[in-house]
Amino acid sequence: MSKKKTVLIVDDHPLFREGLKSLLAGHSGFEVVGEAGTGREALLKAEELRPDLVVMDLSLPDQSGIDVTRSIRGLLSETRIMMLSMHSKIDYITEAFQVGATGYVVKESASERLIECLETVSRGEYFIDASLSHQVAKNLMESGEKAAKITDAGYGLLTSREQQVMRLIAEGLATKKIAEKLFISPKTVENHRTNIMNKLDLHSAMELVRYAAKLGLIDVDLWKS
Amino acid sequence: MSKKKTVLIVDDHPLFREGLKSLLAGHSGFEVVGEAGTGREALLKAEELRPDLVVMDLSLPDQSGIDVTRSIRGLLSETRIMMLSMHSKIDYITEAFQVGATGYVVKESASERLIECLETVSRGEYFIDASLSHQVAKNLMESGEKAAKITDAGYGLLTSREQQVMRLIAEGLATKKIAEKLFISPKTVENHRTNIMNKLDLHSAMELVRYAAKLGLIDVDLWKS
DNA sequence: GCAGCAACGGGATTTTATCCCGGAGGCAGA
DNA sequence: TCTGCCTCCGGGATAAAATCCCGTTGCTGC
Repeated sequence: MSKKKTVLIVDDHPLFREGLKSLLAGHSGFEVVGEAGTGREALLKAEELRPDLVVMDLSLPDQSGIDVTRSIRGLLSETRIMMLSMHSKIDYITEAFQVGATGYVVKESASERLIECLETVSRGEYFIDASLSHQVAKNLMESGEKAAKITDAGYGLLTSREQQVMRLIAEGLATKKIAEKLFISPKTVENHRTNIMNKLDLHSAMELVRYAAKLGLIDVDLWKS
Repeated sequence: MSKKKTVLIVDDHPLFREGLKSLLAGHSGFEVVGEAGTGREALLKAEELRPDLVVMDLSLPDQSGIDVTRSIRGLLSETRIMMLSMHSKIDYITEAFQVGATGYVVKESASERLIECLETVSRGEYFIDASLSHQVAKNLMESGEKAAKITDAGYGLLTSREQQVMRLIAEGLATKKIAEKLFISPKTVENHRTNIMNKLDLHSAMELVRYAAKLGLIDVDLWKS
């Protein structure tokens, strides 16, 4: 490797930052030149250090990593940003790429994954954690500016309206509430739900929620806190 | 230092574990001999490796770090456990020490704090993160058994039968199935459910599932695979 | 124009939930 | 022992929701 890539670490947990630093210290290709614990700090450091890479946590105390990413990308077009998150919800991933992130890795991954991602991203290529559905990744690549659609064996069979209804059901909204939200009759919502369940071969509300969780339509981790 | 202290790391984020490992590798006093990502795994490794120290994350996918700590302390009286958490809530800290933890550090702390804690704990002394109020520490020592049952405000109100029914509901079983399983009338199951919802102030099946997920009655992570 | 599909919703029926009721049995205290 | 209290159990009446089958509208492609 010609020269080390400079890295800025942004995460609100100092311990995690230290860990990452130690980890990257063991790899000759990267050099951690700075770290930040808040979004504000991240922006200042990024502007000052102009790093090649930024490892960005999604959740920061003062603002979302999404916003920070957007800001940094606006300032430094050469700097590549790698998103690190606890969540694998499709919305987050989509958003991250839309604001200019080049990589996305979940914290559940092994460290090799992180290194791999950094190497890929430093070459300017996109990287999406392989533990995320391949379909998701594919769509993200293809869609470009558009919002990524989720495809699944069954989910693709649903019409857009049905997908919309399904999200609301999965989020736990009652039939009536969904009807109000969409300005349609509760009866229609029920019909949509029936169709959804037939197409996906589901037989209860709970199965639907699990299915949605598997696809990343909803983030069940949020329930735990 | 006479010889290295063996350390077992328990955290559900591989990246965080790697980071800790790298961090501790830079200190001659400790040697990471194993790691675990779940409570179950932690117990097995602890029994197998009999480490001097355990660095334990509070939140694990399958069960609480509190439970794991209790179990390990029951098995290995020589092993000291250091709690690592994102939360500085008094409840957690209290509980951690009550089940046999010897140290408590929040993830917001710097890495020096962690090392300091490990050194202190390995000598068998108690360590509480200085960023936590002194009052907290004081209260901890005094309170003893008093605040023992923190489990949950509402869940304790349920009778054992109701708790049993609640589990089954949370697992997604239909009313009818639950009735069959418990050899009672569907009507009775419905009555139990009504009582449960009243006592816990829940208003839909989904809320119940979320509540159950929060308490750890069910493992929503299993849905994702 | 017509076939096909999506979105919408009605009517009749069945299933489920809700609210209120009471009985059997265990258990603690007077 | 008797009395009150609570749990567990289930019934009956009623309200709500789901289910099944039906038709209308409107758009699209041939």
